[in-house]
Amino acid sequence: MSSISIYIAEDQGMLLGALSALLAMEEDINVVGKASNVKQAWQGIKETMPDIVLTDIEMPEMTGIELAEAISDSDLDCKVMILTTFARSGYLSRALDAGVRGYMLKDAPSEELAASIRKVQKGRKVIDPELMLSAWDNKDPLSDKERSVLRLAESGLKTEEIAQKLFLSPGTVRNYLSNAASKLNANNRIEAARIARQKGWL
Amino acid sequence: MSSISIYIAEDQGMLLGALSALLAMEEDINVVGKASNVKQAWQGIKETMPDIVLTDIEMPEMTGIELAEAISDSDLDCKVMILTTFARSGYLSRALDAGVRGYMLKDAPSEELAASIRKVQKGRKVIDPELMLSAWDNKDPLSDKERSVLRLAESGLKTEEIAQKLFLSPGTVRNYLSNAASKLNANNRIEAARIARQKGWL
DNA sequence: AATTCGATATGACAAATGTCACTAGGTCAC
DNA sequence: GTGACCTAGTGACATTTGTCATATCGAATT
Repeated sequence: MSSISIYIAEDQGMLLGALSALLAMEEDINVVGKASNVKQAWQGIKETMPDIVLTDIEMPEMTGIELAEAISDSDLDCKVMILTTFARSGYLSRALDAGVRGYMLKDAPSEELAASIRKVQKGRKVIDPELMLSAWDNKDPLSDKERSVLRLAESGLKTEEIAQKLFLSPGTVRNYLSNAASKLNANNRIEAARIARQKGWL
Repeated sequence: MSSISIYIAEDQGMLLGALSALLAMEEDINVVGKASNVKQAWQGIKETMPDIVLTDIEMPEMTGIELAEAISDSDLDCKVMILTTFARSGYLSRALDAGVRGYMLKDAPSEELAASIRKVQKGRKVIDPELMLSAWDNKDPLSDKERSVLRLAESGLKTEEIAQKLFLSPGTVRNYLSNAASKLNANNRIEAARIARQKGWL
């Protein structure tokens, strides 16, 4: 009978190893490779041609979503599943655009993982249900500039410094921040940044 | 021959299950229970009396450090090991004060876990080396008030609102924020909060 | 009783931030 | 080529924040 070959990309060494152990216990699943960063994963995937790639999102250098996009752009025939801590609708939207077949949360019980993998292998999609709902009406209202200005404000830079980094006038920066805050119903830049980050828009 | 009994507390379902699988593969280690929150873990530990408790820090309701303190205050004879994402010196100091025997990072390779557990069982301490260094000169300079004020400022509340929540005058709040910022070499409340959080002081 | 100390508060001032109305140039569709 | 729209900028003003010197008051110390 056909066993499912799977490649794992996850930057937390402990989880990477533990997931391998978990999946190794399943008779019909075969872990053919693992990596703790996207670059290495991309190499390994091209070599091993797994049925399924299981990847985290937030990793150093490049994100799992970018990995998914690379795979989708290539002629590789493998299905990507995301496994992440973050229930952020922005992430899910981007992941779906990248042709991802599964989006699961690390909060979910580990028993579901193997089951989800088998579903995806059969061609079905597996999206964490609570996320599916929130992703719908939750589109990012921010413009590119607003996003980048917010990102800098978040780390405590003052208007003047943000302006210099982005080659804008301080007044413009304040306008962007003001706009962003009003779009997000925030009272100031701090709150705006917090909200945006929590939604996965930063 | 004596096998090591171990109890796992970890709120991320996926990691909890995967760690169990990982440790189950070791012949001399026996996972006697697991929980995804501190309260449940505390119950389970009293019943199963494990040799070692392996716990995360950040969990809903109560932290793993509080669990360690509870165990240390009780007459239970079990060794606590912390497994966390965060390389924050503040966490480590508090953990050591609570009598913890091991402090490992989730970034570490999973192969080391079993080895560390055996070391601790033999009475040795296992502290992630890079942390040991940074913990030394990195004591929290903040007062309790400064901490709580910073925590609220971080979420975007304005001075007036913080004052109301803490039953202080707005002027006092500003003094505390100003003090905190100067202690942390920050230019404003946002940067101060960022620094403090990153060090594990919030 | 006198002194020291910490926590809290005030007032005053400078600086940064938030808001808004308005201008100027570019691009794009029609 | 006109109008709609986007990006960027300006100026003015109110509000919020950061800083500092100083005051009060009770608890702890001597």
